[in-house]
Amino acid sequence: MTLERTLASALKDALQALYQITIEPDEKLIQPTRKEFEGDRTIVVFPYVKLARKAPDMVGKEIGEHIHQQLDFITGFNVVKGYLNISIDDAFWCDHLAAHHDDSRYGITEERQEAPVLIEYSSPNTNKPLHLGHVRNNLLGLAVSRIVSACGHKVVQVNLVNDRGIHICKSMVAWLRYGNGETPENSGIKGDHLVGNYYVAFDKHYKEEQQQLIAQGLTPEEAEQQAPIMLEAREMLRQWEAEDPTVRALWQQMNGWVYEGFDQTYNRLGIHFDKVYHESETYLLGKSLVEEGLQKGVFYKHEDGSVRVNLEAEGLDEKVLLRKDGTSVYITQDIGTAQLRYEEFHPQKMIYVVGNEQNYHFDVLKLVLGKKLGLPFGDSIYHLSYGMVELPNGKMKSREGTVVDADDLMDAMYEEAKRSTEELGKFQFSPEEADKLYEMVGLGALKYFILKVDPAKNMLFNPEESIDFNGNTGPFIQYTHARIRSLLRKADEQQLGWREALPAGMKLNDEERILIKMLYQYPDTVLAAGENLSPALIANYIYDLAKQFNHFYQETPVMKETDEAKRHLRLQIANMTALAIRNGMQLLGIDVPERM
RNA sequence: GGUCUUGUAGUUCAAUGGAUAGAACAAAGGUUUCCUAAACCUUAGAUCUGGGUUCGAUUCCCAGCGAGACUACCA
Repeated sequence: MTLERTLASALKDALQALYQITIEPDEKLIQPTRKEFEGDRTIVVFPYVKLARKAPDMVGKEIGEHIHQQLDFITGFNVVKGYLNISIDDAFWCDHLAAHHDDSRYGITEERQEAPVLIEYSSPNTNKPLHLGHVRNNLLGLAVSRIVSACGHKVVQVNLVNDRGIHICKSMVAWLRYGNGETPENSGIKGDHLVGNYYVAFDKHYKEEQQQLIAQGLTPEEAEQQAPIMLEAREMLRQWEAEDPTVRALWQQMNGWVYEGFDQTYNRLGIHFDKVYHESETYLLGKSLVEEGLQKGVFYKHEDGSVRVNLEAEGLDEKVLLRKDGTSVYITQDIGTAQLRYEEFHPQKMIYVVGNEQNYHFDVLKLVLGKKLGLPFGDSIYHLSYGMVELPNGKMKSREGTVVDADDLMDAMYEEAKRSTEELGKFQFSPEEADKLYEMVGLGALKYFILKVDPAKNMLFNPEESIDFNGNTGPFIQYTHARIRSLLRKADEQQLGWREALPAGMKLNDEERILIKMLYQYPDTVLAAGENLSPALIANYIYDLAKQFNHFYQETPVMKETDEAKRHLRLQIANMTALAIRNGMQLLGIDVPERM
């Protein structure tokens, strides 16, 4: 039973006994006391004032007295302007520390036997390498997967790769025209970048051809349609759909290069998927469900022959579900893949990590599956929508060359970590150790920077300035962890035996109590993050914790403490802090070093 | 036009309807008798505007202004 629940229960009894009010008190109105007031937990009594027909201070005082008598771990209380501040016995906090100070799985709920939570993320196109926007997607997906898993749910991570379509054909056409047989092997270029280069080449030549046609007197629209390179790409798409063996072989080869490149990038980010779907295998799905809807009369056949759904009553538009030639559109496939996944995993929830430009699409998808088709998984779909990553000079636009490439970015972070670590020159690392550390710190900075922001918001990324290693950053937290570990190593070298049980009845100073109270909150923070699918909640919590520890260490002697029990207490607090930091960072997909 | 998201210090981010709106960066000054100064402390600085609901609003509702996305028989 948590502290909050115990207090809520006592509060309920008090309201009943004092005022004959029978209500279930809101646990949210029992919160940690702000540090400028005396006490550990605060009950907001305003909601009961009207019912009790007394002044707030009076109500606070009476409730305080009542629960003070009921609960023996309460040592006192005070009332300030309708806020009932309750002081909790140090023994309570010491018990918590004793129970968890060496708990390596602190804050992790054991997996329950229940239907899994399915999380789709990444979902790249195979015509170009990943960029900063994909990085936000991937990091969010990874972090959310780990957080949901730490909340006791089985998680299935899936990726839906868009491996077909006109954009891939563009790369293929350009490679055939201008490639001269270039491959990742003979050029040393990472596969996804190589294919991306030809996508860019396509665009360049396409523009040139358009200019020529316009010079010959065509309108811009005609030029766009009739440029030979575009006609070639269209023809190639047609051949692909007709399963032309030559086209399919080239398609397989170039996609293969891309996958090799993506795998490297995923590995570096710490990502792996339980299941990878390919659009080339799923793009025809969903037709039968659309037919079913047509039979049921929830969809209708437009006069031009396309199948549509009218969502005007729901505040949206009319949407096409099948083209007039009977072929699928994007949403047809999403209808089909949702069903496929439902049948495959029977998930309790399907989370789609997709950018906010698709908010409308997911509104439609949910309505079509749930309200229109009445499918059981319609309501289990959750679109985890995230904002764009903007650069100081505006948005990322591939055409204007203002894209930040994911691999380049990670390289730059590595170099920056290397530079500043070498500058400080604290330890002699072996080359392998150093390499691991720079990667850990560089990627830690990047991951933390992105994950500390609320997903719903657009965020600004300044490559030069925004990756700092001080302040509210990944490296600051990693550094704090490394220092605590260093402290504990020293304590172990000196064989201090600090892990042994502490004597009963220890008194805590303010610094100690603040830290234990923060540590007490950690499991609840993880659960809240899982509930809200918000890595930012954990990120900001760990930062506060790390900061608080630094302050604590500054103010309070640890190794120099002469009272053995006190010293052990403080080392136990340090150890538990390191564990919470490590576990929390792991939920964000960030590793923490033993020394840095 | 319609739908959705968003607006907090100079800047980047916080704040389940609760007390005096927190941090960090940038600026100024200070601190090394415990681990590793990538640290710690001090100072200065903000809720877009106007209504409403409430004991209480950065938070919820309405209107306006600003920013962004979507509103394809593309994916």
